[in-house]
Amino acid sequence: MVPPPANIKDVASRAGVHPSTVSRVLNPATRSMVSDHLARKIMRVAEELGYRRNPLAAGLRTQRTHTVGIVLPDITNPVFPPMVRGAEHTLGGEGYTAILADSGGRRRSERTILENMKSRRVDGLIIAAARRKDPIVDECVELGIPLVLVNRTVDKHNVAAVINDDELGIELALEHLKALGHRRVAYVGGPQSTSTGYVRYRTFIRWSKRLGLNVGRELVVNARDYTESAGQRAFTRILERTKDFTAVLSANDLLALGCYDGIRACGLRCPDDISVTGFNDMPFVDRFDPPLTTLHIPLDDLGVQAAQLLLERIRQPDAPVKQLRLEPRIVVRGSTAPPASARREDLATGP
Amino acid sequence: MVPPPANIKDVASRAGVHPSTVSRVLNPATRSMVSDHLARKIMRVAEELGYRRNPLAAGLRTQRTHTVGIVLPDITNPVFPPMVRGAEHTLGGEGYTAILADSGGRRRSERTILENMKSRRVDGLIIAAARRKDPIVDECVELGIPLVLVNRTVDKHNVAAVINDDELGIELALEHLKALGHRRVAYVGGPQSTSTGYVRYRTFIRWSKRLGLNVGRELVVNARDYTESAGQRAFTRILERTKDFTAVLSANDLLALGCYDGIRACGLRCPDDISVTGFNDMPFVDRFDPPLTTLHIPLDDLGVQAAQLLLERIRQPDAPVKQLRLEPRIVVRGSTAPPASARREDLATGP
DNA sequence: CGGGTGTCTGCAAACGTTTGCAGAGATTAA
DNA sequence: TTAATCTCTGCAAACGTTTGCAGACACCCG
Repeated sequence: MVPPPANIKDVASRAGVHPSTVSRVLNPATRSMVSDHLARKIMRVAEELGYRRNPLAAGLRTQRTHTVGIVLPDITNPVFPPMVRGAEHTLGGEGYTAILADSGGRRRSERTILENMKSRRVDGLIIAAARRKDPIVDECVELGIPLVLVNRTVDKHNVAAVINDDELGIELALEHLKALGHRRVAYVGGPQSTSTGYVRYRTFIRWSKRLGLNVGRELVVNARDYTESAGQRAFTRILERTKDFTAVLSANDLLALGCYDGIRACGLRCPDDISVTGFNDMPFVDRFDPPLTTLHIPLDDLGVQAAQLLLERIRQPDAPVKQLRLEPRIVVRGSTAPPASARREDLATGP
Repeated sequence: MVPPPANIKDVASRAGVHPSTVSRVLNPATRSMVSDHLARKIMRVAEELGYRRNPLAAGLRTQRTHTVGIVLPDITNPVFPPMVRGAEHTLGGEGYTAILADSGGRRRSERTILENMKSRRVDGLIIAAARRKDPIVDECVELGIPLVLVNRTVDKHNVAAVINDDELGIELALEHLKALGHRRVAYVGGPQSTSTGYVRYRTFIRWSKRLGLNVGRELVVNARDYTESAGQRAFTRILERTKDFTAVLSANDLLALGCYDGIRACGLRCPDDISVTGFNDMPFVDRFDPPLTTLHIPLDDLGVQAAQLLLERIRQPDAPVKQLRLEPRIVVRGSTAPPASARREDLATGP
C-alpha cells in the first residue's frame, strides 16, 4: 500500500544515467566529476522521487556509518542531559546520528555497550563515564576508534578529552569559604577511581594547606559514588569523628545534597551551623533549600565541544590529541554564610 | 596494525562450511536447520574468532535494523531522563539499540528527525513529543512505522501509547486542595496543543464544578509551554486579574516552579499565602523550597512499558493497538497547606 | 532393489551503495 | 591529420549478510 522509498537505481533509470553517476552527484566530494548539466538534472529527479540515500548500504560499503555512540553512567544525573543535548545537537548538524547508552555505572554493561557500539560500527565514541584506569578506553585507543572523553578523563594522556578545570574549581570554593571566615573545612569527596574525584581530593588537600586552613585527616571522607546517599553517609562519618568544623566542601552537587540530608538528620542547619558547597551547578540547584553555592560549568558547552573534538578526530585521526579544559566559576548562593563565630564577632563589633 | 574483525566468511572457511550454514547457526530461528554436531563446531569457531555479526549488512538484507528511535522535546526536562533510561534499558535487553534525538520542540527539527530516522530504517519509534494533531505521527502510521507514544498522545485513537491518567491526577489534586479548605483555586495549564495540556485543563474545569469550587474564567490561564518562565507569566496574568484565590493547581511541575517565582516576585509566600500543586513528581522536587506537592507518576515505568509495547508492535504489527494508562498518586509535601482563613478558624476553635 | 521421504548443506542472488578502472568522445597540440 | 590529453560517464566488483531453492545423502518401507 505504501510505495517503497526510491533508491539510487530508480533515480538513475529515471534520469537515464548509471547509478554510479547519481552517487557521484549526490556526494559533495565527487560532485565535480560530473558535468553541471547532468548534475542538475539528476538532482532534480532525485528531488522529485524523494530519494534519500540508505546509510546502511553506504556504511556497508564505506565503513563509515555517520553514527556516534554516547555512553553515560546515569542519564538520570542532571549533569548529563545538558551535555547530551549539546553533543547530539552539534552532531546532528553535521549529519551524524547519536546512539545513546546508559551503563548504570556497571562495568559489565560497559563492556556489552562497547561490544554493541563496535558491531554497529560507530564512527566514534563520546564517553562520559570514564574511570582513571579504564579498560574500555584502552581498548578503544588500541582499536583506533575515535574517542573523546567528557567530564572525566583517564590517567594516561593519549586520549582526547574535554573536562573542566577541577583544580581551579576547588581553589575558588576554598577561597570563598576562607573569605567568609571559615577556618576548619571538611571535605566530602567523590570516588577516587574517577579523575574528578581524584583531582578534586588532591587539590583540596594541597590548597587548604596553602591557605593555612586546618584540615586533619578526620575532616576528609571520600564517598563511594556520586550520589546523595553516599554523600550523606560520608558526611555522617565525618560528624561521628568530630564536630569541630563550620563548612563542608563537597566534590559534587549530589554529594552536597547528601550533606544537606546529613545536616538536617542531626538537627543542624545549613548555612547557620554548617556551610555547604557543591560542584557542577546542575539544573535546579538554585531552587533547593537552601540554594546551593557551587561551581558553575557550562554543561551544554561541554557536550558541544566534545562533539566538535570528536568530529575533528574522525576526520583527521592522526592529528595530535587535544585536551580542552573549561574554567568553572563560583556561584554564591544561600548554602554558604560566615561561620557562627564570625557572625558573633560581627555583632560584637557592630553598632 | 589491528586485525579487521572476523566476518561470516572467515568463520565459514575456518569451520569448513558455507557461509549460509554459519548464518543459520547464528540465527536462533534457523538454528534447528543444521545438525547439532556442525552447529556446535561452528559456534566454537565463531567464538574463537570473536565473530560479531555486522548489523548493517544484516539490516540491509533483512530490512530490520534492530534500532529504535527515541524523540524528545527536551531532554533537559527532568521528566524525560528516567523515561529514556527505562526505555533504553529494556530495548537493550532485547538486542535493540536506541537512537536519540532532541527536537527542542521545534516542528522543523521534528521533520528532519523523522526524515533521518526513516532513512536509518529504524524498526520503530518512541515519541514523547507528540502534539494532539501531529503530522509526524500521522506520517508514521501511514507509512506503517511501528510507533508508541509516551507521556502525551494524539487525538486520533489509532496509535499505541502509554500515558498517565491525567483526569485522575487532576481530581486527586483538586480533592486534596478542597480537603485542605481551599474554595477558590486558580489553574495554570499547559499548551492546549498537547494532550496533557488539553485533558488536564478540561478535567480541571469539569471537576472543580463538580466539587462545588468557584472557578471563574479569570482564575484560569493556559501557558504556552511547559516551562518555568511560561508558568510565571501565566501566574502573573491571573494575579493581575484577581487576588481572590488561595491555591493554584498547575498542570506540570515546571509550571509550578514558575508559580513559585510569581508568588515570590510579588512578595507573597507559598504555602502561607498561596498553595501550589504540580504534576509529574520529577526528580528533586522534594528538595525545592518549599517541597512540591505533586502527582507522582512512575517515570521509569513509563519508559519501560513504552519499550515493551513497541517491541510487541514490531513483532506483530497487525495486533490491535493498545493504550496503557498508568495511575498517578498524590504526594503531599510542603507547598500545600490550609488557606489562611481556615487557619484562623482553627485558631478560633482551638484551645 | 527402487522409489519415496526427510534431513541437512551449498549455491547464488539480493539488499543499496561506492569507487577503481577503463572506454568514449571531445579538445588540443604538433 | 594524427596522436596525445582531458573530461565525462559507465562497468562491475565489493561491503557482509540472509534465504529460496535445489542437490546430496541417508533412511525406511514395500
